Amino acid sequence: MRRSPLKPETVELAPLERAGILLPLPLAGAYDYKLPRGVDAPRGAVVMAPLGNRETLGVVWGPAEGTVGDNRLKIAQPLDGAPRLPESLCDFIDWVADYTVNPPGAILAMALRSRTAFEPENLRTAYVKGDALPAKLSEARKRALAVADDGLARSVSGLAEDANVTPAVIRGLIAAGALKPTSLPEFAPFALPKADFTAPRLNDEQAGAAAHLRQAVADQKFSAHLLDGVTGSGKTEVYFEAIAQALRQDRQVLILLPEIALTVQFLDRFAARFGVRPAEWHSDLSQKERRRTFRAVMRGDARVVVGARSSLFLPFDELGLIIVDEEHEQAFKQQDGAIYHARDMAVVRARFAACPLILSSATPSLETFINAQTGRYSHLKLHARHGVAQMPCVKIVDLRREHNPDDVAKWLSAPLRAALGETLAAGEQAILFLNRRGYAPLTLCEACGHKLTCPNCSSWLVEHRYKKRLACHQCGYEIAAPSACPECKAEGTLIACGPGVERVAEELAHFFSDARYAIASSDTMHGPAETQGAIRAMAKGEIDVLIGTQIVAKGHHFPQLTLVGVIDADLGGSDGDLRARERTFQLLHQVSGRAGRAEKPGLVLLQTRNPDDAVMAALASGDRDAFYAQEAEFRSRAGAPPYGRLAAVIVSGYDGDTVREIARQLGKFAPSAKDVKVWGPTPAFYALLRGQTRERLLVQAAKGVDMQAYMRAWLAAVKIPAAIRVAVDVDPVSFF
DNA sequence: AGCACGCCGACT
DNA sequence: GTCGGCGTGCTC
Repeated sequence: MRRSPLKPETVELAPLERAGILLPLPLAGAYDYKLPRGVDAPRGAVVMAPLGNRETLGVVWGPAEGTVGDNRLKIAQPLDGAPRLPESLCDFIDWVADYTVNPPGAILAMALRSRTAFEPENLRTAYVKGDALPAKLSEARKRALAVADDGLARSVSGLAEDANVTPAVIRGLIAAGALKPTSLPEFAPFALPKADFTAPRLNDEQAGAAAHLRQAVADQKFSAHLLDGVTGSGKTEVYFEAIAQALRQDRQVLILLPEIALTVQFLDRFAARFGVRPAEWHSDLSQKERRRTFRAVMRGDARVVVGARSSLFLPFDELGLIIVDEEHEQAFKQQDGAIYHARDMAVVRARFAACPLILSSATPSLETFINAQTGRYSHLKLHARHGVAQMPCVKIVDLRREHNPDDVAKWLSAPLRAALGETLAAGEQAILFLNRRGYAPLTLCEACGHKLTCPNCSSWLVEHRYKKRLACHQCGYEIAAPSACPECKAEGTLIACGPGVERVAEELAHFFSDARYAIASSDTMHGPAETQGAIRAMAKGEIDVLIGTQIVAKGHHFPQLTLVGVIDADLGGSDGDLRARERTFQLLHQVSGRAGRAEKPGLVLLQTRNPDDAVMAALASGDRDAFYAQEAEFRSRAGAPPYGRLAAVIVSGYDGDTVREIARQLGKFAPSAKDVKVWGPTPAFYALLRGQTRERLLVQAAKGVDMQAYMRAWLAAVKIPAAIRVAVDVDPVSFF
């Protein structure tokens, strides 16, 4: 064989070891590469792989497939220090890929979110005391050397700061040889949380639950537990005890929080119990913080991580416990890219890691509740509220009966106004809850009936009167509020329909002109700092009424808060969405829980046009479990989850006709299978979103059906043009 | 995901 | 005549 000038390696080297390497790209599977001879590269080993004319990270995934000819294989290089993803993470990635009907490389990409994590570590130059003594010993120099006496390596600025001298002094000492350079790791290590930093104070019920969970952690095998207790019953303190146990056993802990709950408050609370803040993982970490945390998790230096859903894919190798707090929150559902539910995937991650999982909520998802009822999860209930606080009294205001055409009030019914009056007269506080930002959700022309809608989305433009603008809440499109109808050009005919929080505030000011109020919604509160400000003002009694969207629903202690008014308890309705009622219940339950936390009993008024609805009845009676039983019955009869299986296919793209054509073809080529029904295609709820047309198909199957196999077979049958995206949503939580 | 290749509009 | 727009397709 003659030596080829183009590919010398194929001739020069004898057969190298072949391996299947998974690349963090949405390719169908692993690619075969050659590895240098004699290297130990087990599954999970991280390599640099040539791809086209560039290089990418890859992970040794398994034996080579062998379908690509030997002469076409390139050589992948294991990285220095032989970094490796834990096997349990590799298994998890494979499982998630299969379950969500995604290529495994797309899931691997989520695990390699910190691309710089595998670059050689940058070392920091630091200084320790040298052998030489400077000729002149000024006071400043003496101080600096005295600090350096402890032998710890410090950076120039660190030493200058510790010794209270200018950096110039340090540089002088370095030049004189009194300080000599050495190197420090790029990042300071994470401080170790201390299991027994402070002793918990638990009531009997909490202590019982804590003991159960400690035992589960000690068993070091998979188990799942629902920690089920009303707001203020101390769930966090209980699962902190499970964390303490994991720390004592030198295991790692992952705490998943819904995006919104990732607050400074939580970190401080953790620090108060364990002495230090935990490591964090969420989307707005800087690249550097990302690299630091990723490495610390992989090396085992980070013992406890608090994170959003993506932290499930961190390279933990010694997981001893996973906690999903507020497990019912929809924020755990990842909607773009690979669609997955972090709560459900947490169960799987715990299985692969052989560790316990704690799901915590005051209003569990129906799925979790049923799993607890049937004994698949242990069910730990906490009933008692802290101190002497009582559950609030929930009353229903029937808006149909209260309706009075002569009333100038549109959103605050007579009973709610009366209650507000009493509350304010008593010097107490109220929350008015309406899950709608802005002034009015719809603007229409009185003359021609034209509704103002977004040009990019099939949604109404919401009026924001303070800003004098109309905005699309889906894509961010905004225009100045027009004075004339854009359709018929008539002047002054545009009318605001329906209330948003701003409009409720306007009406409140009309009836209670000296009440001090604030509006809390994501657009009036710019960032967590402002939200904190309003919350603090409320806590200090500087505000009488807080009018807010769901951002006021989350746990804050307002000792003077005795009234919660829900402006529209029917919002969210039951527009064909399987979980709408459950969500309404969860949200309203949470808001209601704000009232009457101290020694004062709270009153909750729910304004509704459906007073007989089971959601209202459950809230008024406080009989949550009866509501769950009824929902379970309803779902069981409908063959809906968890009694049956659902998957959605979302077809989207900028060319509406092509989207509809592909969706139609998918509908036509849906394989027929026993116990599987395919509905649609139909336009998605937002048929136009950010300029993209969206069509949906829904697969409904019996529980035993292999949904993934069905979906793969189906998608393989239709050729999808590059400009069209077809996303599979297994176990959809909403039908939007 | 990148990056190249490819086929149609406005410029040195 | 070219430079360059981004649609389509491939990467072991």
